[in-house]
Amino acid sequence: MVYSNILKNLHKHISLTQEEEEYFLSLLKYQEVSKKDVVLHQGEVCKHLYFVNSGLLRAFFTGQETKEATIMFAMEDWWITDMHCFLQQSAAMVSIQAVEASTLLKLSKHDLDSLYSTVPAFERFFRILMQNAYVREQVRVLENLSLPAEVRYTNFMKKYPQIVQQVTQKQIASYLGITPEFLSAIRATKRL
Amino acid sequence: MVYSNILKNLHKHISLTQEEEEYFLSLLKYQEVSKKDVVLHQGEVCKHLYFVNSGLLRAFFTGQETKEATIMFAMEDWWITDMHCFLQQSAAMVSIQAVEASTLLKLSKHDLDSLYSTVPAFERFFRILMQNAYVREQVRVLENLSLPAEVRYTNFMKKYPQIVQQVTQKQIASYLGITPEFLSAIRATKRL
DNA sequence: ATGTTTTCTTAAGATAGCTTAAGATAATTG
DNA sequence: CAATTATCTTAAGCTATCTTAAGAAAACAT
Repeated sequence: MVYSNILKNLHKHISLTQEEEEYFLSLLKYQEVSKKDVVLHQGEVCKHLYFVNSGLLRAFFTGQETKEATIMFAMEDWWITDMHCFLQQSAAMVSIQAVEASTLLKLSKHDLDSLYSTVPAFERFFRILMQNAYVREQVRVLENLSLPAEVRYTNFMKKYPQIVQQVTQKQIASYLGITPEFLSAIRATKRL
Repeated sequence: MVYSNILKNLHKHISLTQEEEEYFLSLLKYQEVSKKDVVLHQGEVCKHLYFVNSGLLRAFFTGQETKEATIMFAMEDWWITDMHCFLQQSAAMVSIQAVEASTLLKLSKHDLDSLYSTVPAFERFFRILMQNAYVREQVRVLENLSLPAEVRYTNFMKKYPQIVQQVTQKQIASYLGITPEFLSAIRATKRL
């Protein structure tokens, strides 16, 4: 059933009573998206936190001159949103798009808040989620500041081998902060 | 008294009973550090989460060839640690050093865990703390990927005007991911 | 299937940011 | 306060990464 993945995800960190579980599930909305569908457009208010039930999403920023920067990938079993703008219910800094056909479960800010007050275990659950997200970003900042592009690419492949198979090199390049041409050159040297 | 800052910090997000508050305070250790003292050495196990009661700390990574990357600054009223290594109780990826004479309140992983189980409100408190930290890092990644050094410097000055006064340009440069020479050049153009 | 669009590769020329080095300021130490 | 050490600035030459462009390969659409 549609909820088995998200329940398994919850149970990694917290356990719930039958009622609590049902209340949580009642707040979720289910959404199917096709490849390339945009679930959040940069500039529009970010209303939901998304759980990726299946498929793969990508958050990216588009600046002047259409240079895209990929902020994050979210594969099956990950959570994704523009966290800043979701929390403030303000205009999104990034767009979120389906890399491939995906199924999502989404939660509004309002419903998340009532979840916190009704079922305190969710404070713990999201504390751990935020903690992991913070650690990931902190390590990413460290790598971006201290490692050359080639090593960052190697690390990325080690960390997310599945993602490498599913996304274009253009997208990987924009995640690493380099151009697709330069990524191509890096790959060419590794092939020798 | 030594605890007024940290209590004010807590009360921004949660309220506690007298007993809970006392229990929390009983877990804290107080530490005074002089300018340049290192409270956490890269490679050594990261045992504490630090609250900056007064002063200013800096977390930095030292790679090969002594290039330093500043991962974060933590001024008065901020929390800082090598979060990944604190949570895993593993070897720190970064060092944490006092930029100026500072007073700290620190909490061990063990005590934080017992705090979570004894006083659930702390799940909420740290959920919010982690959330804010995650958002800050995500925005930083976005800026690093999409903005030129000059704009990043301007943004940094706007966001942390106090820090700019207290740290060297070398440290700001290593936070922005550029050399001190290049930062100096950027500043020169703004002076015209 | 065939044509159309996007992606990937390659390569040449351009540039942001790096390295080195040396002098000028400022901060620290004895 | 003189001496030492660290920081900041300036400038020249250098390198990693970018830009542009054009062909090859793959993906997508009709």
